[in-house]
Amino acid sequence: MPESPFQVVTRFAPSPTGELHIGHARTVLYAWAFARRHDGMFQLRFEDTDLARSSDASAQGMLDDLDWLGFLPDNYEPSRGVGGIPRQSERHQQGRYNEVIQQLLDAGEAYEDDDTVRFKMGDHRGDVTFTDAVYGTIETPAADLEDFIIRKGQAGGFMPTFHLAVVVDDHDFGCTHVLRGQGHLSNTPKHAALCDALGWPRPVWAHLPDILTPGGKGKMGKRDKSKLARQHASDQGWGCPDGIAPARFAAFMAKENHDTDIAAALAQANGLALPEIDVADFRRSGYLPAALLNYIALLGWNPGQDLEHFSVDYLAEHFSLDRINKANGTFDRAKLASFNQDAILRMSLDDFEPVLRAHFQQFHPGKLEQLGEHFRLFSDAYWERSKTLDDPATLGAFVFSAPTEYNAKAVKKNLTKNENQGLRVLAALREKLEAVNPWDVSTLRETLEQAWQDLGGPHMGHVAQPLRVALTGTAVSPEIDATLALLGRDETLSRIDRCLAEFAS
RNA sequence: GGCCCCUUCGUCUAGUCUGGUCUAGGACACCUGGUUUUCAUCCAGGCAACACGGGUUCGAAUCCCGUAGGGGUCACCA
Repeated sequence: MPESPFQVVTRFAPSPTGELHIGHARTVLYAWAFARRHDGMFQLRFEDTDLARSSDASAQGMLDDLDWLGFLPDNYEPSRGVGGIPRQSERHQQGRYNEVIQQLLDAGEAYEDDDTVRFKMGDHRGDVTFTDAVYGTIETPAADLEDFIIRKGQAGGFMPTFHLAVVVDDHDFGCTHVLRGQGHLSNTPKHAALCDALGWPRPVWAHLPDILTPGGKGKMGKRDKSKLARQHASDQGWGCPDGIAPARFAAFMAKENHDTDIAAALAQANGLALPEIDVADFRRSGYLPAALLNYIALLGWNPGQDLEHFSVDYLAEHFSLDRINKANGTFDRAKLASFNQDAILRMSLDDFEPVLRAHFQQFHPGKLEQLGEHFRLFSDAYWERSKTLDDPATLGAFVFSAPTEYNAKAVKKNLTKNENQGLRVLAALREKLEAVNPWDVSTLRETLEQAWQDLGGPHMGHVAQPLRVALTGTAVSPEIDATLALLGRDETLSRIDRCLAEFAS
């Protein structure tokens, strides 16, 4: 293998068997940041030695998510797409793993066992010690180390196992630092021994603490989705959703599988919100990559000061292995939401509008169309009221459809109290609004400013609150002038009429 | 169960290596008050932690031992 021009080479090596999840995202972030910090290279490769579970669709999806996060790997060639990324199945076809396995066999470091090949550990090798950049020196006595399979049997197509393939790849691709989940801590003695037997230098290993699921115990993962869906289905007696084979559904309910497509179908059919686990989930929920990354970065690493809000560029300059935490961290959606809102607030409206538009374009195209030229106004109205890019769609639901019911408390407080004071204000307002021209924010504002004084109110709320109830069915909406402008004259007047009729005594 | 790892406010954490400046700091959440046409924003204030038990020491969140709890791992999955 040629000498690498880089002092530091990191890599992200997922198996393409599902979605890119939040734990992956953090590993990528750290591996990327560490490489940047040392002017190194950040590589991607796919570990698809488990042919049955691996898929191209998954590989492509992971690449797309990586792109969204902003971490396209340095070994990516756009013209070749996902096909340009190294994958172990291809390297196997080229014979590289068998070559190494043969070398080990010839050297007496491995032996055939039925139709597999095992690597000798135990007394043959002695105690294995390695130093982890996060967890320190870890010593494993020979007695705890058993011979392990490095080449699977015929049924597996004589594929190398993950243990052999990672070591060979990390060596061949010149990886100097291996950042991965702490689940691999107990595999590392095997990898260290393999390196030693092959006479290859060992990379620096840095194992990352796990991200635990909020409220519960255990790693945050796809099971959280299936668990929630299953529980709701069981509690409310939901049946098999469309498009899912009854047998698979039954197996799912019996906890025999945890397939997320079943969980998703269940959620979709019954209006259940599944927890965000995968990067795509956070994207759909309207989190900004910058905020997600900022939050994730802190879940396991910190700069050692009271500094919490920083960019990936800051990380690229300051990230270090020795400030990675050892203890597992629990994911906190509320804090993520706060970071996201903070990021939104720090954008200018000019920056926010296109970002919100892109989100609506992808996830709420119908609403985007309905908004038409009001989109700018809509963005302005919800810019500082939203924690996510998806919030405007729900918080602003009244913009897209008239209220079907009126909140009782809001009605009492703002319409019927004091002998229908609010309703009387509303009726008077209707006259004034009918004459407003042009129907825009500033004219509406002037009109309403004048109106509350004419109608003897103590302040703007005198007219704003009855209007809010009539227009939204609740006491909450953006600035009242913007609310009216968003709705337009016809819709505003018709909703007022409907409300007056509803509560006419 | 064996082996490995971990343990500061509800959560993320600073502080631990180089004991005293820690009556333990910040952030999110929560509570209170203020600003505001509602909500949100913003501002001010508040609640809240060194897992437990022994040592060592003039002095321990910081060092040592033990206990408890949590996580991981024991595959022809990665």
